[in-house]
Amino acid sequence: MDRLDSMQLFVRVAELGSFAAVAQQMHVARSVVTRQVAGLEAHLGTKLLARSTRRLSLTSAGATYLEKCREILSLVDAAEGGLTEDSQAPRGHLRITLPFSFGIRQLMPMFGDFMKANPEISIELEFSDRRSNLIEGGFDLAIRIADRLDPGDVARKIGSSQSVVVAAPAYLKLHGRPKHPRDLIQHECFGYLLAARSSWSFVIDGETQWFPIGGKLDANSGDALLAAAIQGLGITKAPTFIAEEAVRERKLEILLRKFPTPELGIYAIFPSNRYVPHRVRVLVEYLAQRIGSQPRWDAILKLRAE
Amino acid sequence: MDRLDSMQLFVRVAELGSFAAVAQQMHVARSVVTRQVAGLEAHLGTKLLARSTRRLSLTSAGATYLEKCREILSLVDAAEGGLTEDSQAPRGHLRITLPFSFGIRQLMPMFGDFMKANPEISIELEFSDRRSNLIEGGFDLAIRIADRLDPGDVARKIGSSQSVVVAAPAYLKLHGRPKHPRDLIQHECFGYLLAARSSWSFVIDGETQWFPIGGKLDANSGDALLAAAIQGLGITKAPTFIAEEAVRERKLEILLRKFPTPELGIYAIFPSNRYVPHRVRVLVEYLAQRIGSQPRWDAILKLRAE
DNA sequence: TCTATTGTTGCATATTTTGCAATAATGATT
DNA sequence: AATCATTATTGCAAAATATGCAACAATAGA
Repeated sequence: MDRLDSMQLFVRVAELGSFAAVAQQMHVARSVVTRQVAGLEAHLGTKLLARSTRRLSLTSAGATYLEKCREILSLVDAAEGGLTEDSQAPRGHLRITLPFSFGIRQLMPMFGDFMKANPEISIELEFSDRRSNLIEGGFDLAIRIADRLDPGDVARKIGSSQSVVVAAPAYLKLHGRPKHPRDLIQHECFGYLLAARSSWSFVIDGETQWFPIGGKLDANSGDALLAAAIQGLGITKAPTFIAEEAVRERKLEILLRKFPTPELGIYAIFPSNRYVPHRVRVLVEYLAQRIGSQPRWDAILKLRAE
Repeated sequence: MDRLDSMQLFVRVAELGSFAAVAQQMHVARSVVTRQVAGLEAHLGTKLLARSTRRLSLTSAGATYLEKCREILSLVDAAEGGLTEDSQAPRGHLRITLPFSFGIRQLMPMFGDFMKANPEISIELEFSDRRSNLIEGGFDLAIRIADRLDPGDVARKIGSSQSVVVAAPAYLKLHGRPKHPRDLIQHECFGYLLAARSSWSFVIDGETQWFPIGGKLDANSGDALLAAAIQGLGITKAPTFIAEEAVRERKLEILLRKFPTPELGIYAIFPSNRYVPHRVRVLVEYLAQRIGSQPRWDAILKLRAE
């Protein structure tokens, strides 16, 4: 029994409060978790977890030990990372959570190139537009798009994106073209479920102002809304990294060009409770450099309307 | 591969500068040490030890890692000990170095009883009258007899012993009985090789004074000298725990009763570089209690000469 | 040059670990 | 109250891993 692995499992079990969840997260059989923890307990001669089939709770010994384990594991992480610090080729496994649209459209090619350049790296991607808890989820890294950071997050900004209000030419021909954000209430606008969905924000005179919108379609996928807009169903406000392709292909037109929207930040977020391994930092630096300070997707703002 | 075990082996290899020595000390095959360290190196992606078949030296990464390993291992020790701290039955392995005479005559029965009372304890004894380095030797504990502590030793006094000057009645009949330490120069006295061997110390008026001795037999075993004294070959100065039995059986007589000798301390010495496990502390307390403040062996000082 | 010892490797054998399936226990739901 | 779904645990066979031994190559000392 590898005591360090056992400790790792024990810590996760304590954090998630479930053997099964840990087993799933770590890609091992439930029995492994059971036996690893049992092995630890046998080794220590103490019960660590009081388990009733449905709920777990820490023994007092378990609570003490949990803290020590955390300390030890982070020390081990630091020790192992500290060596290969620079110059060494990054290696190991990366478990990343990231948003669907940005992840699939923009990040995937970067991951592909990164993996080609670093054959000793393996990557596990969990796409999700929810802000999953990094620690509970056992992730090494999260990529998030947001207009501001959650307080307490340990993050590195790796890029940004503007947003654009877009609609298909067919829609515009039928319903006219809004000239000012306050016109949006008269239009068929799509709300993004994970944000405020009944109004859109614009920056006017340096201040963020919210304007109510009209519309009957909400969804929790920017891609879906974009598809609807392309079909001519209405207007959507999308980050440039989503709208980019459709705008270039003239399937969508950018509206309200004179009213910029708040910039979205693209962040790499680290779990706050442990040492950031070398491989994580290397990947994040790579992404930041690939995205650059003037992201490709924002270039569509400069396209001349025909 | 258990990383903690590997780290332990690596640390020992670095300390002893030899794979073979570690293998012997830890009771495993040389190949195990090789592969464990190699495994660590593979895991880290760095060479830790530069090995030329005859001499080892740490890589710079190795040196860094060594320190971290020490820290981690002592933390693990502390974590594992800290739980079962009190009330729990001690368990695990004890590697002890101890002197021949005292160890065999006095300590063995105590160890026996201790093991009977603590069936989860296993003990490995390395008898030696040399002051072996606790850390290099990989011992959990050393028992030492000395009139004073080496500076820097982390020790607990677990008892004491007086010394007595003794000779067989046959010898005394032949050569007479010394009345004062200064008479010893005229007698056949045995020198203990591991101490100052040409003079003996006595406490007179509260001060330690040294008196030269005559004699032609030196040895590095108090038992051997005692045997020689019993044969009537001469006079020896022995700790009471060695002379006890022979004196009780009237095979030897105590001389110079009015001239006490410096008290010998019996010490338990701990390796200074790591946490003292529970089992070690329990054993030491047990020994201290068994020996007591008025050790049995010193009782022979009160026997009336016939 | 020879020798003794060291660290490494191939190989057959033990040992351990793993996942799957079955079991028993328990909280939630109907 | 009874059923249900899910949980942690265990038996078992297969897979993976570690072990010791012996042979080997390298090296410092005689």
